[in-house]
Amino acid sequence: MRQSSLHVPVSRRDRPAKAPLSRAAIVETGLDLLVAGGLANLSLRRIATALDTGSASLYVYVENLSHLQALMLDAAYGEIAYRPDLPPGERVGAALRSLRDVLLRRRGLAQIAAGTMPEGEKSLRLNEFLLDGLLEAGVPAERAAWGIDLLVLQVTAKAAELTAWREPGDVIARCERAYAGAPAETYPRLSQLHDLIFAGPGASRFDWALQVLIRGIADTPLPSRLDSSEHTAAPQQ
Amino acid sequence: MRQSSLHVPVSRRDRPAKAPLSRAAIVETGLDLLVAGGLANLSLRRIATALDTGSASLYVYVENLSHLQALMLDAAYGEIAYRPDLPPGERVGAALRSLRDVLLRRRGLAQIAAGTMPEGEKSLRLNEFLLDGLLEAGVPAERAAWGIDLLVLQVTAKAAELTAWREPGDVIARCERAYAGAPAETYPRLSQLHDLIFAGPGASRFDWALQVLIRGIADTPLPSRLDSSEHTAAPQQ
DNA sequence: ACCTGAACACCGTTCAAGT
DNA sequence: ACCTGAACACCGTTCAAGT
Repeated sequence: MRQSSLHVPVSRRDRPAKAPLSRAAIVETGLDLLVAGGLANLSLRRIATALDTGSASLYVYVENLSHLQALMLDAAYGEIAYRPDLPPGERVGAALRSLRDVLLRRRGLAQIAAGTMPEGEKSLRLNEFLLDGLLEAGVPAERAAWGIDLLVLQVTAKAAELTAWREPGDVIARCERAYAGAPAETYPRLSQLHDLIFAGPGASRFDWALQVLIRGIADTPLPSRLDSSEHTAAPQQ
Repeated sequence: MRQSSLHVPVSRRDRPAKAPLSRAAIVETGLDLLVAGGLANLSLRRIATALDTGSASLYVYVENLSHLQALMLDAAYGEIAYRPDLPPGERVGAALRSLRDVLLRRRGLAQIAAGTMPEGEKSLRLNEFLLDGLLEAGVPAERAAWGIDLLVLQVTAKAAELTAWREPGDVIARCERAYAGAPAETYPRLSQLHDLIFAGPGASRFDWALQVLIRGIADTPLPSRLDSSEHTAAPQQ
């Protein structure tokens, strides 16, 4: 460890004092690992390596891996674009398309979203915006209140499905072949409608799904006990 | 290893020749581990231990863990109860409720379903039945063809959400508190409708969600290029 | 208070070697 | 063809020890 007289000093300027650890730095590094290699690339050890420390050090800022994932998710939710300038009828769809884009921007984020409780305030913000949009568009309050859950769930699940199927290369093609190969005697409907089932670009299917949900939410009364009732909370399950 | 003269022989009858390994035995053991401890309890090494062998031996019958999970899912799909005796309008809902029950029967199965391509024939069976039910109920063919995807996705996602939130004890309560504590100035709609958002037992919310989707599917026309068009497949995305 | 190295108890997967 | 043990390259998490 003694410094030899031949030692050429190397400035530490280009890699100066390590950036101090922080929750924000950990979250951001986690998100970077996600875009680099998806959920399989995300681990506390890799984050620690990227931050030039050991994994044990992270536990000062983060309770555990799943807590970190919740923080990462909330950070990503902050990127959702809200368009209150749009007419009420379009606000909901626009916000949900933005949510989808955010979830697809980093591979694996949608899978995290599918299994993680939306704890953070960014999730409150999204739900507030959706609820307001539905109400402004004339959807009865109790249907809007139950409906936002369906909307977020559908978008999250669709995004998760897309990322899961994207990985192994030709899974979608394999699925389509499975449907194409379904014998017409056993699966008459599937073979009859095969072209229809797989028709259309993903974007228009997504938009159609949103329309289906919004229209269904607007038109479907709650079970009689709850519909148009006073604000007395019904018994929880 | 020499047998001492005092050795009392122990019959091998009660643990006779190991049951021969087989794909079915592996799948079943995997499902058992799921009910015992959820997804966290499922590993190739544990399955191997339960079958009295080493994890390497499983690779004769199964490509890898995710392939095994797909097989487990398909086996579970086999437990879905179909009621073709019901009137067409009720068949779809009944099958989807049964799907939910199957996914909730083993903890973690819904999470597998949320991330796994439905490859097996049992999934074809489900889709065939749903498609037929919608058509018999008078839903236009192209809407039914796109709609079954939404229905299965919603049920799967809801089941996955339920199992994910069930684990850590009081996550749901924590979420409800987060919503209850949302300041009325920032989140006027959420505070205003708080009671409504959390009202009602899970079962009636699930049924309502199905009604929303089915009604929306029946009433929402596809983008004009595809609706009521000939069976020419549109360009894939 | 924050960071570190080393350890603990796990993973999926591969591979040479046995039968 | 099927099974095995051992190894490889990883995990999350804990903990005593350092500063």
